[in-house]
Amino acid sequence: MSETATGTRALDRAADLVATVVHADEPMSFADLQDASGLAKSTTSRLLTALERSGLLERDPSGSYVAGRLFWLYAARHDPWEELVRLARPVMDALGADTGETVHLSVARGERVVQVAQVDSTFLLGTRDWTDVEVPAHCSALGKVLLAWGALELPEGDLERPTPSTLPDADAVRRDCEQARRRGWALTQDELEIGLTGIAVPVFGVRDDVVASLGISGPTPRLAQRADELGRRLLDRSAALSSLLRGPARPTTVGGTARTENEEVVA
Amino acid sequence: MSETATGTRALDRAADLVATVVHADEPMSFADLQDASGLAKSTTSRLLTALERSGLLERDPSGSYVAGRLFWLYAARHDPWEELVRLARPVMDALGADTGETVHLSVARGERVVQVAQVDSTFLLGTRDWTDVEVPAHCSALGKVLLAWGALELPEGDLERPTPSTLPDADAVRRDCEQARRRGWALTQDELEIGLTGIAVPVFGVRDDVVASLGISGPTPRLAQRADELGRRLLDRSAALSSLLRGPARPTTVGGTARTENEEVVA
DNA sequence: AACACGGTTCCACATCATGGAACCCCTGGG
DNA sequence: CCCAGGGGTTCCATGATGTGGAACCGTGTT
Repeated sequence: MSETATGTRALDRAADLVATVVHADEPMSFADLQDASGLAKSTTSRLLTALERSGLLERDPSGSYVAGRLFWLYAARHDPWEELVRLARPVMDALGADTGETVHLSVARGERVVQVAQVDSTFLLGTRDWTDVEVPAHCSALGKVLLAWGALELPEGDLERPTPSTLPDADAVRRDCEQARRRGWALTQDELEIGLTGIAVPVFGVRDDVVASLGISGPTPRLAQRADELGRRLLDRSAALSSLLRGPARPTTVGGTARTENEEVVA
Repeated sequence: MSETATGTRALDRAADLVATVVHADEPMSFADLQDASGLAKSTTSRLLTALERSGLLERDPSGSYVAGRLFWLYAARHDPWEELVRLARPVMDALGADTGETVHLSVARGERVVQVAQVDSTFLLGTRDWTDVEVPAHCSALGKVLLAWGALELPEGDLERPTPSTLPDADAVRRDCEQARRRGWALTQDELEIGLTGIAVPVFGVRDDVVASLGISGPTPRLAQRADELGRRLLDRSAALSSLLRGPARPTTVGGTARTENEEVVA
């Protein structure tokens, strides 16, 4: 915290208050803010009133502080997916650096799974840009995650089978999803394209719903052996993003180490 | 601007900078901000650096300032429609006060038109709460606006006809929409329910697309006579909301008085 | 009535923000 | 190559401005 900052104490403190409120994403009382920031009562009061005046904060009917008009305005003008991508960028970059493989982020838009961001492989042989390429959900790890966590429904009728390894029918897909849920990550090996392996994990939103899936893909020889390690690494990274999106520490419902931290993702 | 504010000059100025950037919704250069705010170069620099550090602002690759992490985070967590409602509230309240009639705001969600906010009539006889009531688009003024401005497609097949006054077929609806576009507002008289009249206008978003329709409804005897006056009043109010959403003054493409103002809607 | 709670106002003090000028870095032009 | 200029940061003396303790206010509680 003791950065070499000078000549901006009031502003820094005020910005801290705003950040606290926005991160929490739930009404914060005067007292909450006061001791979250450790400021004197009078100072807190002065700053908060100024922030309210300027539209950065706002008081709800009960008198607690929430994000103000400026935030509404910004949010009303911008697609949440677009913003998700911006937030995910650091995480994806980190994964790219970690693994060297191509990193994907996709969401369910209606019935379809669409890629919304990608970080390219550093290897010569790697998955090429497939943003906006339509791929059946049950053939890609990204899609399986969305299926497994209920962000997407399996379509009626027969499933497309791009390769012999593609899961043959709805039941097989359901079992595979089952396993993915237990394990925390989904896998596709040669199921979309021979030699292509993908691993993906869910990204959770505000109400513990799955808003996106985050994954990597590359040549089977490079990924298949260490699928387990890569899966765990993805889980770690996506947890950071999820907890950022979810806001104030909520106990994780999944049976496991209930995490409580809520650190800033960006370095 | 000369409110009785004390002990918060730095903060006020900084908040002004943020507000400028957010309102503009396009990258603002240092120089832009400097003379938009009339601050000394050094002061501007200090404030901007502090704002950047705190995540309220951010520099794009070209060095211009845009809304920062905190805004992304907020936007990623919140539905733009929810925020639209918050922004529209003052406008709707004003319309309620103006006319005394029930005021509606609706958007196209997929194929359907859904009410997202309502201000109730002050009269005893008025439209009741119909938030979440499904109504065919071609029977309500709100729906017609969405059809007319292309936010919604007419469904295939025969149209429902709740009353004898309901427009009989797709062609009639198209002609009616045509007229609505010319006039700027849409009208339904007894077409959804005998004795019920509605008037609605479009709300434009960032890229001149229609994001919602804003309208009023009430008993035909009270509204039918002064439809024209009410239509114009709606247009006025919705223009304020649209220009807020659209951001920096864009010349209106519609042949008419090109408006340039971009005032705050809220009183 | 007394008290605790949540918040605002007051005020003397000195810390912190201020803005002019100097400075730095890059780019383009002569 | 050097100079001019735009864009931005750093320095620093100055005093305006933000600070926090204490007093105050309003409201609900015992």
